[in-house]
Amino acid sequence: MDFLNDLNEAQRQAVESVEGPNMIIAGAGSGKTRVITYRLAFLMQQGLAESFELLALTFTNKAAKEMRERIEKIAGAEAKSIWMGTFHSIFSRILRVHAEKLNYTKDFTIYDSEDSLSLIKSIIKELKYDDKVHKPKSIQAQISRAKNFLIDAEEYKHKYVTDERTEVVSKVFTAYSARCFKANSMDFDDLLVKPLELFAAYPEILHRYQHQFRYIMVDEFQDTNYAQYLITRRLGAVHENICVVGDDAQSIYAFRGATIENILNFKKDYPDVKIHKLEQNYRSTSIIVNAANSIIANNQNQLEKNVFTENEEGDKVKLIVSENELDEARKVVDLIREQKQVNSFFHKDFAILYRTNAQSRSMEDALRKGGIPYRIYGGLSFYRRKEIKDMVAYLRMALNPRDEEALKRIINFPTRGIGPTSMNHLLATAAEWKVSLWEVLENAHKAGFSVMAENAILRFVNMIKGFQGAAQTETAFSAASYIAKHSGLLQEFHSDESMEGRSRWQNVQELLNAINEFTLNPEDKTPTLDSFLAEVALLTDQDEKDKNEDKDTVSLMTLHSAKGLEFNSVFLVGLEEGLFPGMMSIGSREELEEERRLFYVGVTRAMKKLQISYARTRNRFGSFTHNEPSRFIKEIKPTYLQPMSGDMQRNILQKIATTPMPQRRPGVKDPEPAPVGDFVGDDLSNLTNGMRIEHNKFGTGRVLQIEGREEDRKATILFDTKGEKILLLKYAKLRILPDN
DNA sequence: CGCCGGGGGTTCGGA
DNA sequence: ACCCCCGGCG
Repeated sequence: MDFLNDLNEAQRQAVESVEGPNMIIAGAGSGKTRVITYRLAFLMQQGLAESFELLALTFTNKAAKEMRERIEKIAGAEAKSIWMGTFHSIFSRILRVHAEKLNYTKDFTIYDSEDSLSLIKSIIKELKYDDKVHKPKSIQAQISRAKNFLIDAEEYKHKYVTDERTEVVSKVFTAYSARCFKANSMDFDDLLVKPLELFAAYPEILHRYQHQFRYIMVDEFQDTNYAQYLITRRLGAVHENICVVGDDAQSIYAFRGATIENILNFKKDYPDVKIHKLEQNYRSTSIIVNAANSIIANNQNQLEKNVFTENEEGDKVKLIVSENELDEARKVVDLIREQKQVNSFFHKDFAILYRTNAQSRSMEDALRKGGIPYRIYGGLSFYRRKEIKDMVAYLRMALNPRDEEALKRIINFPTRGIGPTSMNHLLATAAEWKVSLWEVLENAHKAGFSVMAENAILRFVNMIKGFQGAAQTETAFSAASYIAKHSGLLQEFHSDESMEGRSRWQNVQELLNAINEFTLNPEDKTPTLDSFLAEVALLTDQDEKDKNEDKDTVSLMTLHSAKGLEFNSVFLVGLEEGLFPGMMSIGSREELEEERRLFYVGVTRAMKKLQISYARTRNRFGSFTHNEPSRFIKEIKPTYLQPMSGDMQRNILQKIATTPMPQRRPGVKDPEPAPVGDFVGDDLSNLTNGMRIEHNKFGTGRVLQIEGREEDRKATILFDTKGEKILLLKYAKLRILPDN
């Protein structure tokens, strides 16, 4: 057990205190992952539990994977059979085993939030509500919230309807639940709620798991919601060996139902809980740790702890002040270059973290121009692209033809003569017969479609049945290839010769490649389509493309996705009132405190160097906004801040430190009109073939050809990243680059 | 049927 | 700026 020697006293106690309820409050960078992995390895090596008797719930697939690998290193291959994964993946697995008990099939579909929103929109329309008054997104959020608190449609109807608004939510909620059920589909919330229903209805199933899971660990406990809390408590009720790990200072998911109450409830439910505090930070310099402490001290809601470090003092936090976001991005790039030189950092030592995905654009442009390799995490992930969702919809139909959202996507794509008229008739008939859309299609001859439509439907149904056959008998790859070809999807994208069409076709091919890889390396699963699909809905962009992981690139991501990661040098950009903290959160203390915790998460990602940055103006929602520096900048104790070189910037720093924060709502549009955008085009009358130019949107490129005269003068330009475009010079704003 | 342009709303984060 | 939705037209 010599691995225990790597631990400090608090860590070792947290590892060895395995019996009964335990709570580990783990400050940022305090070796939390190490404690969790050692604890699981310890349980196995002590002979206290077999690997399959351990349940470890993590927040992301990535965390699960990483921990599993680390345990394998200590405890060997046996670690493979630990039940380790996200709540959603573990319980979808369990639900598939017992699906029939809940009148689902094991091939039930998991609706992602897009699917569920689309269903809600459809229901609002069918119930003839005005979606301008009753916003689908808001109804979706309320339904989700209710479900997270284990309130079903029935209970909502009886206890929570108080006015017209909740009345509508209630009606939609009821219809939504029925439709999901009819479609043999579950949404993300169901993956947490249904296990509890299963356990309530079938105590013997609950007992089985209660006895099986001798030790339960829950990571990122501060980000669990009520349903997750209850699952944990139910499953742990027999052995009561539950260990929750978390940091209240890093709770950043209240917006989706996570509740800090869980930590308090845990203490209430298990009065004899042993509490461990990991307070020594091994990650960051003492300046960074202290700066982080000075920030979080502004929060009222927090557990008492004292995060400290014995690491070197390090550099002060650098404040970057810029005129606008382009300027900001350039400065970040310059600093990356400088630190690469001075500190011998690699590209992968850097992270640029922002509040909203939209902010990645300017950073991306600057990095590209500077020739610095980067990778963006998050944003529109592969599996959320249209063409991939289309392809996946076909695969879903092959396994679960009752899947209404998949059906709606593909029934007329590629076009096959089943238009809106037929679709409305289909929806109405399904409602009338109280069956799934698929059942109506199978019985189309009784449903009163036009002859044309009926024939088209017949062909569609036969096609899908063919796909079902392939899915049952063949490997995932061969079934998927068959489906891609015979659905007409590949043909459809292939015949689209635009850049976009080509990339869609390529993406579908890439999906097929991924399925092929899955078929060849099924790990411990069978390489059939259903096991592939079971994973897809729960994948996030963090999980895909692990192959690129060791590439030497700068990382760009939101603060939310940065949780759990660390980098030598971190840039926190866009520190402006209205952006971070966000406009919506300024009104309430709770929400502001969540933003502050998010800032704290960002600050504590940095190991050696931390830069925070704000721009005085920023192009947001299409127009320029003037912003005040974020209040969070002021909250860093000035002794930890580095005055920038140059008088102007020193003055700005003083201003931040001394002037009270104005109370007016930021983000107000600048009243001054033109010039719109600060991209000013050069005079293009001397533009000639071969010149290097820059376009605001398309980036840099080279002029291939110029034709036409005067008004009609057009240039064909090959852009470095966006391909060939023909621009009318009368309108195009081009900057002629000096390197001609 | 599908493309295009106009208009309105967005307004963050993600398993 | 972007996305979504809708209406008009080829």
